[in-house]
Amino acid sequence: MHDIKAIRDDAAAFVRGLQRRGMGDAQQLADNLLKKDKALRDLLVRLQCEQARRNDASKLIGQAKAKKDEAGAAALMAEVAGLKESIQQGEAEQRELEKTLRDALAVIPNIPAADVPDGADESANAPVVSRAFGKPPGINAPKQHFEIGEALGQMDFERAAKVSGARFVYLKNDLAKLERALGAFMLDTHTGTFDYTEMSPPVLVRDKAMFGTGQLPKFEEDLFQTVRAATLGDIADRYAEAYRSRKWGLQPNEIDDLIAQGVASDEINRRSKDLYLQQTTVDLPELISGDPERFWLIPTAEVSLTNYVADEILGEAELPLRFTAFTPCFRAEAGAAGRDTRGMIRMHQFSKVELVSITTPDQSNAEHERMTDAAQEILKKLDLTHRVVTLCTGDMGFGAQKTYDIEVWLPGQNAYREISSCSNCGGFQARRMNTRYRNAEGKVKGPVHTLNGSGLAVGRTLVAILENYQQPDGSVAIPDVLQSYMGGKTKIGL
RNA sequence: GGACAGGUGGCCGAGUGGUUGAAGGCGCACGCCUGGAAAGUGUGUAACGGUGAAAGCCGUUCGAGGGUUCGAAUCCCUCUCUGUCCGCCA
Repeated sequence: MHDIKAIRDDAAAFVRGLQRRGMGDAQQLADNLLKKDKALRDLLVRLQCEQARRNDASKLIGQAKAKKDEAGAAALMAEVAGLKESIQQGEAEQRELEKTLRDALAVIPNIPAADVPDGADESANAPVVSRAFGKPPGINAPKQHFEIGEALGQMDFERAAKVSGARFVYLKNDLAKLERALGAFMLDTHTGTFDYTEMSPPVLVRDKAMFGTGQLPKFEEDLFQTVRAATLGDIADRYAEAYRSRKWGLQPNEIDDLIAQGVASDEINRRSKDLYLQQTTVDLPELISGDPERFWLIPTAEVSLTNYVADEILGEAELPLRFTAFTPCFRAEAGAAGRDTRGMIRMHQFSKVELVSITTPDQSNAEHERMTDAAQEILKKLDLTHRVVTLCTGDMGFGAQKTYDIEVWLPGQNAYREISSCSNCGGFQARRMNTRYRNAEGKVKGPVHTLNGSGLAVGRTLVAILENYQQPDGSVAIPDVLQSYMGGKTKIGL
């Protein structure tokens, strides 16, 4: 979320930043925002004058009544009555303008940092040569991870499809254990040598949290949503009530008949919805969205860890805060139809160790490098070949001002694939979450800076181990640093 | 899920319609006292927004949103979160 005051102060910088992101209509957008901002401030000047007069007059009424000056009090009351209507109308206008402005700001992405390379897509990403590690190993006729895993009998996509559909997997035996070992190894490294605090956070969150880190309102299609089953029945009841009161759709006796027939509430809901949608613009998602029982499944623990400090004013002395967590993540992958359909690269559910840092603005760049070091340290200890790129302006995520992607070498794919993404979001998320900090003198200084990174994507790390540590006989060697987490085993084999 | 009780400043806590943005305490900051410190003592100590060169002035905010009223922390409605007990349960 951008600060409208910053846009007011330097609209040119705002426009330039968005244009670097490829937004051709940035100037028009800025003009529109500033027009609304001006309208709001003009309104406030008028409204506040009237409010001040009302407050004064009300005090005078109290004094007049105390002095038994009924005539004076009556005159003042008449004046305030006139103001009242104008004030109420002004307040409604204010709410409307503020909402419009906020809605418009909520869907604008962050401005890229100055040292981010310009470009439209990943072809313009810039290698960070100094961070590259290792060389692709020479493996004769390398297999892909799913070939290895299925041959071991420890990776089962077919049964997962039976239970959950596409983009799910069962891991068994040593591969299941390997996932747990990786999570533990990563957490131990981050807490032990990088001073991160281990967390076990919620994986179901409210709208507000998803707004805070920027997944909502713009990227709803990437997410899974849950509603308590009983709530669906309540929603059906609400539909039914709507028909009763508006006399269209199912009639009360029809609904009662359906209930008497034992028709499930969601069936009533479905039938009602069809009728309902023919007659009104209100939609089912809209009804659900108004329901307090709705949750979202986190697409990354960034959401739970970053929003931990939402609506707080932190002391500068307690910063930086560093959190890490090993959680499942859930992504709809709606825009990825046909991509990475085989194997574990792109799943609806995967596990990941996440890193989140909360810092002051002057520390965030250094923290970004440090976080990337922490993520890379895992790959180095696993002796996995990888490289680092700075994402170009066109490839960065919505909330980021600068992002490093870490790409691990996958022999089976003969390619580098993303295994971590470390972003500095500056104050962008902090403004959405309303998280600020206070300096040593106790003065509130403004939004904190937030950073997040994968340290690492555990599923993809498991893939990388299978492909890089595969042996000619079909077994997989276990990296040295993981052996103690695997009961001393040195390989996974038949 | 049921029944109660609550949500007030960095923290605790008073406050049931009128000069209360909010008593009192703790904490914190500065001063006095002291050889130095503790204790004691005095003063100060919210956020956001508008306006202004600034000092300042004004507005909003007592969980959130509506409402009643000339005037709401205080009354009404809806929602939300927390606590306690009961029920259920990993």
